Amino acid sequence: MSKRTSYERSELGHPSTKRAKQIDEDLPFDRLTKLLEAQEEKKEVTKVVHWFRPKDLRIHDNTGLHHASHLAQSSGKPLVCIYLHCPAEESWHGTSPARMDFMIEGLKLMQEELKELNIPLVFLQTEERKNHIPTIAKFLKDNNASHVFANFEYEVDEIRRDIGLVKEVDSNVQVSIYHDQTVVEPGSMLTGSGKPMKVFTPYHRAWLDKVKEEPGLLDTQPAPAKNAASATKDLKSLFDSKPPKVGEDKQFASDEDKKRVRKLWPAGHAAGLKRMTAFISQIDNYAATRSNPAANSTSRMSAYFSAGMVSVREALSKVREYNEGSSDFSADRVYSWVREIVFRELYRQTLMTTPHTAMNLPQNLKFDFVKWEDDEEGWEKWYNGTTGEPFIDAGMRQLNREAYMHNRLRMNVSSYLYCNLLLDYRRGERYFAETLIDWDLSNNTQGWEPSYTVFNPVSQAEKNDPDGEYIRRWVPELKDVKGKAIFAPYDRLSKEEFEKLGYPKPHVDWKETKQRAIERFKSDMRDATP
DNA sequence: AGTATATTTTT
DNA sequence: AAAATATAC
Repeated sequence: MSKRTSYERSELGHPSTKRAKQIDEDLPFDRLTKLLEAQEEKKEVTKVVHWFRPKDLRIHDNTGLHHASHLAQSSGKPLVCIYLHCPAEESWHGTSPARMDFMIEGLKLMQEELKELNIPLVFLQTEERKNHIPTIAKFLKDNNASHVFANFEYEVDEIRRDIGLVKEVDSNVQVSIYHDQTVVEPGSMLTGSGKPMKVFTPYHRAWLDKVKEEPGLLDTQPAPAKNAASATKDLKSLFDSKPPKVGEDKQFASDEDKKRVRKLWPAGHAAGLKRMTAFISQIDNYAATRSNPAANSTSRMSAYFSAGMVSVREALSKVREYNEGSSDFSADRVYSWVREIVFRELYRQTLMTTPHTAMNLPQNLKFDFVKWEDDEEGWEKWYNGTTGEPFIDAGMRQLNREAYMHNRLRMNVSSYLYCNLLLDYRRGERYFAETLIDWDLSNNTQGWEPSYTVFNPVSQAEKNDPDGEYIRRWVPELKDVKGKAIFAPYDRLSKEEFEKLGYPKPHVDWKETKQRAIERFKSDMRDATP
């Protein structure tokens, strides 16, 4: 995997906490909704366009695409699909080479699937972020489009981009944007006082009740209907659009990397669905084994959900089939996995209703007042997996190798970075973005949300990797260490035995640095007035 | 979700 | 003495 030696502070810029609160008060999403509703209905249909975004790369059960197809069919006009690629945008977000490749491979497959339906998928490209809307607007104008469809993205920049789109095309093109990423609409789950829920437990309970009551939320939409055969001639030039070129900073470090990652993560809807089906056949084991990273019993569906190659509705409708047709997901054998999906649903609601979480600021703004350490050696050891803490190093090495990390390890390596090394949590968050194949802003930022809880990597490993199998798999220096010494070799082996391993001694003392973190958080946050 | 310590129950 | 449970942070 590609390696960076440092992360520039400039990459981690963010507005003041005061400004963040103002943005939260006047939600960009509400502004967008108002603008969409204020549009005049355009009766005459000339051409219908669906704009795919990086989170809905599928033609099956795609809400916006489905409505676009419906309008095209009912008016007898063709449907045209577009995807806008912008290398600067990918660099800005920190998309990993693995994820970039995954998306492009997925887009190629989609272009073929759509071609079978006489629907072109046109790749537009722009070098600069500020040209997104002019590029889209020009395409709509040049192609005499009357309607453009898409699915909502809830990140603040993306919402502002869509506001720009509606304003730019004004009365020439009607814009329709749909909720598509979740089962339950973000922003719709409210507490007794009418505020959006932000705490998991009550949200989870309410979500389960809602889906049980309204099983139709899991129903899926078909792929779009075929364009008339004449479209292949009339729109000929749109059919030979070439897939976008990947920027220099998004190339795999080697061909070997590319091969390995592609094998682990085959792109596209069919591959994702196949994986989901295989997972359901062993979902009974999930609850008992999900926290054991050596068991490899998780679904590994995250990459498909983050790129939208499989919709969460479709995945859950498969779970419903397995659950004897019931959308009551409190049943033992499906409860635990569905619960993870509910986290994802809440994270989208929180992203939409707390937009500052998409601006490099913690949800709890007080944590922005913490003075972080500047330990470059610790940083390099962290991302290379050479901290001397076996469970942490194993996790980071899996990440660097597979563009993926078991969630148990994600929790541990993040705690270790910002509590024990006391490095700015945003650097780790950014490293995840630049390395993971399944990166998703809301999951990642909310997974990295700082807290006072300091994970103990030794007890975590003893509990979740009791045989040390995961550590042995990823840290070969330790593969012959017997018994419980594997969890803390520096403390549990003799000096001679330890030195023979060629494994680093711990960069920091866990207990001391835990105290340091708690004291630092307390003192720096005491007088914080975000 | 955690960790840590005290207290009770089990073997 | 170890394991399970309760409580605080």
